[in-house]
Amino acid sequence: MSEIRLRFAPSPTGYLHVGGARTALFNWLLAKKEHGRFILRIEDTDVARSTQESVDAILEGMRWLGLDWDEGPYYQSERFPIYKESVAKLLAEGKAYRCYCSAEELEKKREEALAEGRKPKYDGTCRKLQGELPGKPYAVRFKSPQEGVTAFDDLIKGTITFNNEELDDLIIQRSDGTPIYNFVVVIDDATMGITTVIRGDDHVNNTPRQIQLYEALGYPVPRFAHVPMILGADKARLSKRHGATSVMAYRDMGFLPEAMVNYLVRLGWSHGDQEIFSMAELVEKFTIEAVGRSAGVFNTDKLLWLNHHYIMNGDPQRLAELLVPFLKERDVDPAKGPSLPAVVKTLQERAKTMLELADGAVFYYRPEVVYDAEATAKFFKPELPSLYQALLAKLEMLADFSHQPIETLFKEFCTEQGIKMGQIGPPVRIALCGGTVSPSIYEVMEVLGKEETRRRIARALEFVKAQG
RNA sequence: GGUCCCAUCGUCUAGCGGUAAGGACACCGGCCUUUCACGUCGGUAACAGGGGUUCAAAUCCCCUUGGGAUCACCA
Repeated sequence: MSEIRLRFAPSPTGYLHVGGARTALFNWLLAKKEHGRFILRIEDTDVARSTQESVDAILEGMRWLGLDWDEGPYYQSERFPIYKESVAKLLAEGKAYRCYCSAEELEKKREEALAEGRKPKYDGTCRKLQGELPGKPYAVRFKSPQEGVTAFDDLIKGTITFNNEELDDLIIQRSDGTPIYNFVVVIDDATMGITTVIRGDDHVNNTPRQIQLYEALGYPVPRFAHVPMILGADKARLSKRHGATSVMAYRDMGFLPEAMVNYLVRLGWSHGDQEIFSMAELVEKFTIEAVGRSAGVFNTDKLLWLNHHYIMNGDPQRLAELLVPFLKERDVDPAKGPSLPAVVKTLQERAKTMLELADGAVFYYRPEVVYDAEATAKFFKPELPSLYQALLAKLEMLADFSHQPIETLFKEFCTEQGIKMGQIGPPVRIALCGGTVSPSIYEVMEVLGKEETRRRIARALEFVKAQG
């Protein structure tokens, strides 16, 4: 068996959406697993709708997910001469013909057919035409075999059979001389040596026509694997109204690429009961046969859970780096204040997204803590100043200002004062963070350092006093 | 409408003739606990319906129903 060659072939008419990303991922994984090649091809034959911004957005999405390609990106718009040649060949061999029907009359016929409940199939007006009509614009149609069946063994869905009479003579070249998708995709996949085509199952109905083209052109037919669609919560095809569909939008919402990859791969593929997969594990365990046949609903809750998992178990140094842009958006300069990786460590297990991580980190870098009104109303009691004062004095004497010693100090403090942790913990938390929700105060104090910790408590002390 | 595809908890799924139908997310309780989380223990919850085949069917076949895709000089 020779080298397996796969490809991802998006059309640059928008960003990389989650469905496309999953298709790309499956291709990439199979290429890695089988030690084959993964090729990226930009399908921009529709020059009017294709944009460079879209190309850039798609490449950015691929890179973010870690899906690197071995060849390309190839651009179909740069391959027009190749397509022209194949059209000429088909024409010369009588496997295609010139069609002089105008788009308007075709449209009219289609509407009539639909109105009468018939299949809107090309009627073959120009199929029998002899010779050419000089000077008249024409499109080129493929002379589709009308007898027998066209079938293929889909790697995911099994054998799929079509009656050839269902397939009409499709246009392969527009009257302006540009080629049509179903034609170029065959030529490209064939000339690029693609052995396995993994794509969305919205292409199932295109496959028999493409197989006919492979055969007419004398190319070997590749294997096909059609992956099911991704649906929204209402089981309709995933769209913007269900929330974000752009992969990069998920990055901006604070998702990690490994969470996205893990989520996408498990949507429609499984390996026993396993939920968490590293890229390396996926490369080892992925098989196209284990991809499910039915469409799946995109579930943000599960993505969130995975993201939380990867944040919780992630390397603090790396997370700190990824966090910087999110902090900048909050006007926080992580260079001025405690070590960001240390801050991240205290927040990891309670942040589901990088956004939450950033929100949680802000108070470390804002010396002028803003006290939550509800919190102060509940915990800033008259006896608090003396407790704060005593604590300040005790903290002053602590030599090793780290988690364990601080915790021990608080236990002693409670005993000495004859109070419960609940009487001193919350007020200290408010003094340090401003509110009633934060990481463990011992950790916070360690990260803040003795000086800043005492400064914040002293500040809160003044606040309570002033409050009367 | 024609053609094609699909069908296990709310969701993602395991299952590939013999299971008390398993796991995960979400949800609901208990425990842990200075908060929020984490962790942990437990709970609710599914084979779309009907016919076959078989000693035996979630698993195989057929029909129905329900979803989806596609029928362009878009990709």
